[in-house]
Amino acid sequence: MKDVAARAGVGLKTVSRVVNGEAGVSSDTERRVQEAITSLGFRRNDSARVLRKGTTASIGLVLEDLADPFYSPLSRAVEEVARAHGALLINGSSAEDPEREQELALALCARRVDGLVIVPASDDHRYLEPEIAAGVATVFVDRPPGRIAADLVLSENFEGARAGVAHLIAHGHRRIGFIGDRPGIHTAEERLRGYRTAMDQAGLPVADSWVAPGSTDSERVRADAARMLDGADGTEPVTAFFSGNNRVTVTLVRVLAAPERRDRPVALVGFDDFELADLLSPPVTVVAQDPADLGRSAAELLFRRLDGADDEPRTVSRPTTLIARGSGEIPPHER
Amino acid sequence: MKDVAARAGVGLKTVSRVVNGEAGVSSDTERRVQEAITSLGFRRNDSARVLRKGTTASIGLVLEDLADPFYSPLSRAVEEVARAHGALLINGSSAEDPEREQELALALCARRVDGLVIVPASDDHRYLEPEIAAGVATVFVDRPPGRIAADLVLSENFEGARAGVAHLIAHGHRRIGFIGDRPGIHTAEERLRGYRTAMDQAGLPVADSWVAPGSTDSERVRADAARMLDGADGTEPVTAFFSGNNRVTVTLVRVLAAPERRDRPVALVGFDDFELADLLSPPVTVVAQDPADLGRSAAELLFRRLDGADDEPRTVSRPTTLIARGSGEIPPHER
DNA sequence: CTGAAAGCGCTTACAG
DNA sequence: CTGAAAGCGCTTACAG
Repeated sequence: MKDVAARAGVGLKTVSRVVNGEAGVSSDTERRVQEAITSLGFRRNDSARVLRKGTTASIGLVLEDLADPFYSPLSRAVEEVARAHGALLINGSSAEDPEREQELALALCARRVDGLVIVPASDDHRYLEPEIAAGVATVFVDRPPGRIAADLVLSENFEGARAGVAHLIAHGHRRIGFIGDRPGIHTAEERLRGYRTAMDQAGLPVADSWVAPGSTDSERVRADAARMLDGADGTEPVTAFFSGNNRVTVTLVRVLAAPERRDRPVALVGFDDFELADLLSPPVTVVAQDPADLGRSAAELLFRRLDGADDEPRTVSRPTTLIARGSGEIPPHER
Repeated sequence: MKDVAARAGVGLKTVSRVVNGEAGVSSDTERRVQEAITSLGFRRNDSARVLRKGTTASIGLVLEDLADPFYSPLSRAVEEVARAHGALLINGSSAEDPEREQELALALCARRVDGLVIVPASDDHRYLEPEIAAGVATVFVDRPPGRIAADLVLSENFEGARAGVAHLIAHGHRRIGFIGDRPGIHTAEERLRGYRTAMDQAGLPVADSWVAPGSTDSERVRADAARMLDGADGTEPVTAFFSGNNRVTVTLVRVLAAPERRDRPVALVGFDDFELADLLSPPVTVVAQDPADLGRSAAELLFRRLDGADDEPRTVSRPTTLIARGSGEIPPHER
């Protein structure tokens, strides 16, 4: 900038005015400065600008996995809102590891992002208290924060799961297996609670062996599914599954499509919609969330804070939709 | 930092040493500084650090769409390599718009990212010349840069497409439709060239109406597919499709699965693998690329430059794999 | 082992 | 319409 000023024969401030499109520069001076800028290949250094202004026009997003088909539209939606507000998006994957979440979130704060959207992997976010006090706007999405209060966008996990399981019950199922995500993950617990409530409201008992929370690793899911289908532990085999998420559903579809399982069709309702679900045979009935909508809502809450809103933290709840396609309407087949 | 120094009764430089874990601080002093840091809730301001050091430990990634299932694993792979090198990832979607690509890339340069990975939407990257001259390492992936030389990672688009079409020919097809991405996109052109070469090598003529490059919009693809299937323009209907990418393949699967099309099965080979392709009926034969591998390779080339390599720009070529699953092995059905 | 001074490249507040 | 000085929060180069 100094070089530009020297070359154009003007002061630093005048260059700054031209670069930022401020008023109060004669058109002649402006032309000289522009010329100097292009011939020197000058580009404003935003780091210096940030240091002086205190605002970075960038926001951070921490989620589980950028490549997960549930999270990637969420991320894209956050990006679009950020773009509309002139901000860039820095994002990172926590890989469901609380330490990595913290490391990422704090690294983003050290870069002085204006705000943070977090899909938490951790259940204790007190580490963010100094950052929030220092003015970093923070919004949680998909799962609530732990031990701090903050804006939050959530799907109706409990109600969605309850409705999905009630749908299976309405189609005659009495022995329904639940394969979900790890306990400790809020969505997993809410969906499990929805399952138990639906069973309870229908007066159906739940055998311990029908409930299998755990990792979404396909080997784990296959093992638990096989156990429930073959009626281990002396209980009767399940005639239907309710799947706690996207990743689990895909594995269950594979399990149920295996040739040796085809003679006894098993019903399936999955939480989360996914591409091509309608083209599988049978097409998969799901409780759909709208990940882009979750991302958009969270980003809008964030920019509301950045625009100065300082009322109490609010929680936004987004409904789910049961989409009946076939797999959830299969009647119970006994062996 | 000044406050911390005052509180601990030490100089600024000593605080800097503690914050950066440099040697040469007595353990007693270090403890006092650490205490001051935690009680003040101090966190180093990386913007200031960047300004002084000239390096940001962040890299930028510009691609078409963060939510596209082809690009999201690529993005995640870049993130992992960046993380291994202690860098954060800032990314943005160009939405296949050259202006938006330029705007994003230059915004990232203004933030002084150390390097840039770009999936180009534009065919002229001379706008990056001043940035590259100023030291921003730049690597292109999936498509080559326009009018500048730079490191590049590419799939074997031509050879993959040629092999995919040859596979259909080997299964008896003589009238094969090609539905691809827009002309001007390098991958689209290479794959079309592969199609033409395979047809040519087999001595098969190509009717104009069998070649339909264009947007991946599903309405466009449906219309072109219907035209080829119904044999408009006085030509015979095609008995097989070669699809130029992921998005097109998914639409074609839907077209071919329609009840009114089922009596005359049409073969399909798609470029790009996708989740659940093996569970569709028929399972979809694809020419698979490895997007995570592309991302990883590009990021590794980038960090190689950042570590000081200044040899000639290099091009890395990654092979594709033909995965025969069923849809590509359907024999020709005449009406 | 420790610290004072200068400077990274901008913007702010002010004066002319 | 224009510019000189101070300062944002760090690190570098140097001295003790």
